[in-house]
Amino acid sequence: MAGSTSGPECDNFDWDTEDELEIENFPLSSSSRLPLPNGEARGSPAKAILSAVSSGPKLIDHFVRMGFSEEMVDRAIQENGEDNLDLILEALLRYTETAAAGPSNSKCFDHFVGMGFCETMVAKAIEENGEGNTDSILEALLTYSALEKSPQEQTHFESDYCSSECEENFLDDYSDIDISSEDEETNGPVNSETNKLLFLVKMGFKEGDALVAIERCGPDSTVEELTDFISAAQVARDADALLPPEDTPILRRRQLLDRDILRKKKKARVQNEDDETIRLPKPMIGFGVPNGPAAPLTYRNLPEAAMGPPYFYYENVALAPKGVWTTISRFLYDVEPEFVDSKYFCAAARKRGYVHNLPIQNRFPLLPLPPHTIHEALPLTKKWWPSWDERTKLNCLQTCIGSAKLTERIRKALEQYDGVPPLSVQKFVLDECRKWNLVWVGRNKVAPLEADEVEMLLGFPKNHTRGGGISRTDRYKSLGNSFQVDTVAYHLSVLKDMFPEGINLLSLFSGIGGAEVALHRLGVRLKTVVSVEISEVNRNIQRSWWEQTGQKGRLIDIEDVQQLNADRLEEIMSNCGAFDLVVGGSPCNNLAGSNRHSRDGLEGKESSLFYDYFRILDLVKCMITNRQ
DNA sequence: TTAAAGATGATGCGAGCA
DNA sequence: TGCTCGCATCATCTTTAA
Repeated sequence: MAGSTSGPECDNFDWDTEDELEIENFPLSSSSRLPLPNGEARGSPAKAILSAVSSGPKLIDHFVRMGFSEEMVDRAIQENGEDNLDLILEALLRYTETAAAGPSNSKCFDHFVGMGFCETMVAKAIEENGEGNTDSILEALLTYSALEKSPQEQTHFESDYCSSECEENFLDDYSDIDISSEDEETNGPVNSETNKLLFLVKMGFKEGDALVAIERCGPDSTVEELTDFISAAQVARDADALLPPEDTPILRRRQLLDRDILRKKKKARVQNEDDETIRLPKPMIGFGVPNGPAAPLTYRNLPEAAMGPPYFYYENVALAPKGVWTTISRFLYDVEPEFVDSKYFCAAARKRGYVHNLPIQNRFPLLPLPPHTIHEALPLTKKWWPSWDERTKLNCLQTCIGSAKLTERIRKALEQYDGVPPLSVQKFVLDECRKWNLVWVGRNKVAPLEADEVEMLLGFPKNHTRGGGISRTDRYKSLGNSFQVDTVAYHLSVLKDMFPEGINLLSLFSGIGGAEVALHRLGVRLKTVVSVEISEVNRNIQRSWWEQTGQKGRLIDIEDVQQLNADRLEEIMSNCGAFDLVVGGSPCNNLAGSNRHSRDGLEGKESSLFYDYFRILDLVKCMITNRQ
């Protein structure tokens, strides 16, 4: 590992511009705006961090703040020495995993300690409520936290419970807040925003984070929702600060620490969410489509926090599990998603949600307009199209195609009849055709779309994904995961007049470069593009496109979104200028309806990378604010 | 060893109906 | 209002073939 920066100091992470004002005394990383204690503005992050925390209690506190128990940290330091943060962290992660796989008592205990409650409190709560009842334990812990503020109750707990630096700071900072025990008795422990703030701080969260969470989640949010919000932001911060390119154990820790509370929140959300779930519009035209139904909205007021710079544009599947878009919107500054079906732009459906802060007036489509029906797009199929197949649009172009054996079965089923087949056969054939987007290529003969036809339907240049050693399967996979260029271009078209000299683009999860192609086709000059994409195949495709189209700007490839931390962003922005646009469509694997195995929502292994989009966007936002 | 094929539901929504 | 049904869905895992 290159280093570790989480800890009390790193709680000052700049995920909200207002927090920035509160940062006083400690480096997040070696960014110039957060100078190191020794005066260095830049340098090795690992060295800087080590120098900042590698001494006795501070080192212990550093890891305790990350959610590890003091005993674990002690043990790890004893076994590995104080000098090697990497070994210590690895040992802690190992212990955490072992604990999670161990007896339920240890898992439960570690879970709540990991949430920030002191071990004495957790032990007491488990003893009183039974280890199996996590809801009651959490309630008890929150109550203890409230009561602990009362001098009479303080004696019930060991002194170390209220002796943390965080606690002292908190008490200092909020000594003017009048929170009497009477109020608590009258109003309950978590009735007011102030009390929620107190609870969160007691749980070990930083007050700045807690304030932002309360603001973002709303006054009626539960403590669980707030902890979820803060945890997600912290997770992203931890990953940013801790994760070197080749390592992933932090992800495991992240899952271990957050899994239970996130699951619980998901469960609660499902029960209570009917009123707050974002409904998909019908027709799905967002804020309007060219030559389509009348736009439902021609002007919108963005929340102040959402306004650029930079502009941002986030995309994902519209048909995500319940509550997902509510969460995405909440993180992305409460901007209302724009749900659009690309069937209004091309001959294939693609229902997607877009959260962005772009203007919605004076949009224009890419020219020439792409074909809008199957027959326009694939004229050779018209000759073979049976009258009983009434499809004019294809369904969503996915990552897999129908097999040759399936098309052969269909051919044999149809060959038994001279004329129109019976309804049962028609239904079988049409179901399979809809499911696999099969088209008619001969008498009784259907076939899946060729990769270049998918490229055309999605608005990419012909052979965009061809060559470079990519397999046919991978071509379909890359295309199935990409943007529909005409749709995205319509939304981004407003940038053309705003940036006549071109733009600096940060493209996260850029895939085969849908946003880049859209901007290029719009005539927006690409000055600098920082493209973050995990797939080497996709990076090669985009690099090839960049060279083929004779781009004059600079393309910077980054493999892993978690490599993109404050230092790297600072370095890039110092050299190339601030980003004008941050685009990203984070993985949908755990959101897509086609996923039969791990449709886990935003907590899923891949789809949780949404939080990295948020983390990086917020970092860029803060950096630009600081530059102004 | 790698690519392709085949088997595998769950979820959410709207339409239709009682 | 609540139920059933039809439909669509940026997929994943195992087996088979090349």
